Amino acid sequence: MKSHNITISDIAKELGITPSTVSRALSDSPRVNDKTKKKVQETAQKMGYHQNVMASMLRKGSSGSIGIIIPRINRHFFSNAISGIERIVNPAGYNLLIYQTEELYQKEVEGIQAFMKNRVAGIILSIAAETTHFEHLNNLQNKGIALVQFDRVTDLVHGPKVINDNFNGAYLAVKHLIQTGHKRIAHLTGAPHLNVYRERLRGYMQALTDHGIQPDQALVFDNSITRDGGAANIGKIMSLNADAIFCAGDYAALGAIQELKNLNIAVPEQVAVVGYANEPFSEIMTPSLTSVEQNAFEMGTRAAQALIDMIENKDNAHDHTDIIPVRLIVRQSSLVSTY
Amino acid sequence: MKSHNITISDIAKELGITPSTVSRALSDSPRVNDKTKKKVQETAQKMGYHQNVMASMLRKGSSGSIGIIIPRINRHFFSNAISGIERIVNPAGYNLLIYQTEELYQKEVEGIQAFMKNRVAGIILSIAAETTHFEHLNNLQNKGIALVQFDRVTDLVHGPKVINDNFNGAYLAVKHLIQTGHKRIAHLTGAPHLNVYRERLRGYMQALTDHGIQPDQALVFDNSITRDGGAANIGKIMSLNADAIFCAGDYAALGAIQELKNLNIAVPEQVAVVGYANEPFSEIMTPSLTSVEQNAFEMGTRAAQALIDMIENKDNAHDHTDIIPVRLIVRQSSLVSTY
DNA sequence: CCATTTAATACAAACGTTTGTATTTTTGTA
DNA sequence: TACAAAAATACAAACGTTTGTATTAAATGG
Repeated sequence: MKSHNITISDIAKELGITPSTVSRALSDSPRVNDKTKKKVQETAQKMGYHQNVMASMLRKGSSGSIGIIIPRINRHFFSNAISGIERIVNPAGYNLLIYQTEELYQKEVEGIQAFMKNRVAGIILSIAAETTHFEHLNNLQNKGIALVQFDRVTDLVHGPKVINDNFNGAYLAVKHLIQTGHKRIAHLTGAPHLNVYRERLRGYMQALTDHGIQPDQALVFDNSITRDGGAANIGKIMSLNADAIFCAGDYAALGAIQELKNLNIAVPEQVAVVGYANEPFSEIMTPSLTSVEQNAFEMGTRAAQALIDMIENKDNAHDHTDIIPVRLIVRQSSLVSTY
Repeated sequence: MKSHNITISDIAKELGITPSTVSRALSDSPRVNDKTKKKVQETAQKMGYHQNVMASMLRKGSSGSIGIIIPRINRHFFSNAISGIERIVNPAGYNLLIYQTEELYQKEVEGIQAFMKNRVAGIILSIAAETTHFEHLNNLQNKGIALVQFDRVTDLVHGPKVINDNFNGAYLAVKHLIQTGHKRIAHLTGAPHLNVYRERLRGYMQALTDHGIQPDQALVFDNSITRDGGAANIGKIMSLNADAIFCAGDYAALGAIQELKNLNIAVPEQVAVVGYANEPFSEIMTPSLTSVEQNAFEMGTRAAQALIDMIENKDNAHDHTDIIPVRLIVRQSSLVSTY
């Protein structure tokens, strides 16, 4: 039943040559004659040969896979980023190992360890919300495993990073709200220790002060990035006489809008809402949601390219941060009715 | 700089014992004394040892990874299924290789070949829309690579399958439309050679005839499963005096509803619409969309479990098809206003 | 036609485990 | 104390490649 996997030695025997020439023939080495190359490739085909990657990689020292660690795969942003990564990584001959942390520090450590055991050539990582210290990552560096950080990053770990322009995205969103006549703009955001939310908050603040509005700390709500978080804070927000809400995520914006509807508060007439991430539902909901598009696919390709460069040039040092531009997509939730 | 990866031989040398005992100690074999086990495990820890999986797997013959091939990862259904698969597969000590076909036959073949090279222990596959012949899969069987088909399956290839109850889902949806007073029910569906659409069509037909409605072939629209497909057929559908549309996917339903809105046709009052898949936006859109929930996560866990059983029992033969129940979620798009 | 370079192939070791068999050490018993 | 039985460990081969070095065959030139 179990037909033994055929090896280069089988091919060698078949042709009366030696395994090393077969190996070289298959990898198109200049050291072997074109005629034998052809013969080898043909019989390999005929005998149904498939290279044993484990043997190859054992000999060569590094695995042909790269690992990716993300909070969760069923988020539009991350699954699109994965598509981008795959687009680069597959043609380059690597394959993708995927690990979800579900935002847990413990699972992040486990993922790193699993990847070390598998001798991945490199890792693309987006840090879990729970993670606040980073020894598990420093370990990687001296193991010779390349690391690229992506979206959720920390400056406490060296190496290339690919992020989107959180500051500017927030700045654009808030500027837009101001220019459409809003003055008291609340901000729903996430865990403040994560760079993405810290930067968006900074953009929010800067846009306000640049336009002569004094920021009010009472209007900033941490850890309110979920749909429930969006809904839960509406009462407080309205009691503070806000006329707009800038949410650091579309889910919070969704929750906010639904709660506003429940309270019969008109969006955008009484309160305008802007989100972040341009989730697929943003365009579809009523009112459609103004949001910041992050270009996840592009971020994936950039991160993957940076990783491959790092692997193949063994260039562990450079600390470059690649900032992907974002784009504000204006929809109904922020257009005042006078338009 | 590049500190050489430490091996079991290093540990052995350190302790003045032999690599084989180290290996057995680390895998908790009964053949080694508890005291030495402890000593080995401690020094392994101390020296920062990480097993070289490639060497291990080369020796053991099979890799510790399982591969998954799906049309695309950024679909709610598939990314949730992956989460389910991971939930089973990681604790069992395997890791996940992921390959997207983008519905292309060629990429499906490539994926299979990449996985054969990697000597994956097994593959979970959801067939690409373009794929209509299956030699590349029959190949796997005699290579000893386990295969579980999942969602998009074909009876032309043996082995376990996990699908959702497409027939029943469609039946429930159409029955619901009939019971809410609809009589001329159109059906938007996908490529008829795919089991999922074939079965949903069958459920649609059966529900109609069971309730004394003569199916009208003119009301069935093949290859209209996209958002555009949903919108494009509305003119034709209305000219045929339909009072309801059952779509084999939520995107088609979305396109249909938006086009109906454009034409000022009231949903559900003039035309009721039901979708399939319960995409995240279905609940959010206006009107909210009645849809069939497929339980992707559960399907993933089942498929993963079936694969692991198959791998570990070497039980290649059984042809069981696991049918996961579905659930109709009734929302506004199908409730007549008289309620 | 022989010497010499170059092209083509063969040889052999190595990557880091695992595992069957052999050997040594310990334990138990008469 | 001697001896068998059991426990613990050592030895060595194997998994399928890759790759540096050695060898043989072919080509070149005087």
